[in-house]
Amino acid sequence: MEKAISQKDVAKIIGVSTATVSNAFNRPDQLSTELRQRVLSECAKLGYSGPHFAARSLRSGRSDVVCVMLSDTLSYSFSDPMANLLLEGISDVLAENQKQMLLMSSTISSDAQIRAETLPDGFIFYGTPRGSSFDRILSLGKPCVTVDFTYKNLPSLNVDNYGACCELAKAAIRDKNDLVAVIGMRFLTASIVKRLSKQDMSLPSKEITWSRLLGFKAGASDKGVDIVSDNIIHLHRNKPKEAEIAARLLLMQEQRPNLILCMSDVIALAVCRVAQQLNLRIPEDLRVTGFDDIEEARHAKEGLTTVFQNGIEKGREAATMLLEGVTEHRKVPVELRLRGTH
Amino acid sequence: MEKAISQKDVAKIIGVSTATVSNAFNRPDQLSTELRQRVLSECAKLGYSGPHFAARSLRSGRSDVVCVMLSDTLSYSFSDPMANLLLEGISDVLAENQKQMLLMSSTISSDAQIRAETLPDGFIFYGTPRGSSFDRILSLGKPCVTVDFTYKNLPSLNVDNYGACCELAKAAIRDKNDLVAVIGMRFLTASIVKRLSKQDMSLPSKEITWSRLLGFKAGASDKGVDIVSDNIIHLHRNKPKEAEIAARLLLMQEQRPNLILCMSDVIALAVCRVAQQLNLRIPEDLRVTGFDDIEEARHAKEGLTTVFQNGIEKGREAATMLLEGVTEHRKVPVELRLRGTH
DNA sequence: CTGAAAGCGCTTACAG
DNA sequence: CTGAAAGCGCTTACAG
Repeated sequence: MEKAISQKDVAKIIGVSTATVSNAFNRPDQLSTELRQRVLSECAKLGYSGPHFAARSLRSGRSDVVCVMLSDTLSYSFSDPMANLLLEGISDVLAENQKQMLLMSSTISSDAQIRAETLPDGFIFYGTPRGSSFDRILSLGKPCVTVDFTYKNLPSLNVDNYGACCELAKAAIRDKNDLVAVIGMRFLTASIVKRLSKQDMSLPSKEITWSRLLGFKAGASDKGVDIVSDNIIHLHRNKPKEAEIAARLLLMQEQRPNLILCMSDVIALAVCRVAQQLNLRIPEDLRVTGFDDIEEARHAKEGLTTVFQNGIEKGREAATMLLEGVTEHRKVPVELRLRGTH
Repeated sequence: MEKAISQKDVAKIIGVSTATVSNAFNRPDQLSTELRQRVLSECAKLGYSGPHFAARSLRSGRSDVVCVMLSDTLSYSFSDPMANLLLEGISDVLAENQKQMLLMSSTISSDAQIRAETLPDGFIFYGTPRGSSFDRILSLGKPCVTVDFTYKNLPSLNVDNYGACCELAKAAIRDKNDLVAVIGMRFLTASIVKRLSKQDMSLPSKEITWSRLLGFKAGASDKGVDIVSDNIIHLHRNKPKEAEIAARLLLMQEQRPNLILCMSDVIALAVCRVAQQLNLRIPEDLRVTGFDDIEEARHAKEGLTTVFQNGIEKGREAATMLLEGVTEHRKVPVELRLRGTH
């Protein structure tokens, strides 16, 4: 395959300057419609499909590429229902605005990725970033929007995790005799399933799961119930397999909880499956709540009690904020969905 | 925010040539370890995080970006379980090989996307492409791999859809008195749910669902059963909502089928839900089979009878083929999973 | 092992 | 409305 034809080549063949070819593609107002049409159709004939991406980007300083920086590996994110909904919303708005989507993970800082960080015109950070990319990208001074976390006065999009979880706990807890447990992810950086220690409780991170936990505790406290650290299970990731392990841990212990507040529907549904295997009836023997209200939660026979957040709308909003240059902190509404499992 | 520091700037400050700075980042063998370390640490101090992406790409002719060209919108693809698994596998291998992932949809041909098509070093096409991007990209002469379709001698990765479906039909059909229906997507280009006409049957496209249908018909024929076009429902997309409409269509007709062969687990699970709403017992009143063996299929109480394909492995294989420059046609193994719904 | 210099393909002010 | 020319930031053969 020989080298592709360039703007200079087609300009010479058509008999105009390169500026005219460039303008035909980029600035229609700079030349007559007739000339523009002629140039464009000649280009098509010659197999020139428009300015070379890297050259244009170098010269103009723009790429029309938006980076979505995920706080976990891409691979994991594709398996997470809420991440998929968010990406759905983002990709819609980007497509509507002729932007390309580059997916990166802040868990990676290879040379190649560091280099690629200079490509996008803007960034959407989804979830608290892990590695060094966040600082590097901030120093680039390009537009950024943060989702599910806040950083100084960067525009951000969040959910009222604390409030929603407080309300949910109040709705799900009957009286002070309830034994309440919690399963959530990312309380710690540990990559194993484990109970929290008393000490862990004094070191909350910026992860949203801590806001949720504090919400649960506040709601529980309102009902006269204390959620002890021993009954709070940390998962590395929002994965069914991990959640099943956590559920077994809780449901086979001497003092079996009769209510498990889960930080996601994925976890809650896994708990329901384990309960079924152990012949525990829901909600008679065990009550379970989720978070997110993913589609599968609505398919469950009992109907999962959970908190709805609109992932697609959240993605759309985040992308819109970036493209419109919004500079404020915004909230996405959430809604309690009280169904059969509590 | 002032302009970012360039290679030229740091070279002057450190007191070496730009070539040395470039080599420190790109070709470690071209200078002594000591000098390289000094250059790198000075760069870090100065806030120079490496060569500018577009400039490097323009000069070197490489971008280290791989494009995954989806046959549907990004938005839809993020909602499809198999697409997500494929992306999971691809993203793993790309990360391992320091490649960035750019997601595009062949349904789009905006100027911005056409321009961006010149950026990647290689392409993975997932599913039969829709618009004009395929031809344009082929003319670029860059490495391509096709997944779930074949084009001339481009390297491809496929599944034996025909064989698997033939076997599945043989396993699921009991005798020639069975009334068999099929629900699948993309038989036609119509964006509505509809029964196929006799005429439609004579115009198979290159979509994999046609191979599957022909496999079903062959297996059925082996059992003395004919699947009539009226009992074959076309869905626009592999979506639960559409599948539920199709299921209602079939289950409420006068001659109710007692076996529905579905082209995906998403469809099959939707059929099971509708059957339950209609108080039909599975498998006594209705048998159902799927395709893919997604995680949810294993969660279903009855255990869905389906065909397993390893989406993550498929993605890994496709990415590996692209990066290693494989030029052959390859197959991913599939496996019948006979469980409770047939 | 290091440096001076050409040029990748384009966009954009500027002169006409 | 059009064209000549500078230069975006880098990589790479080449000379030393």
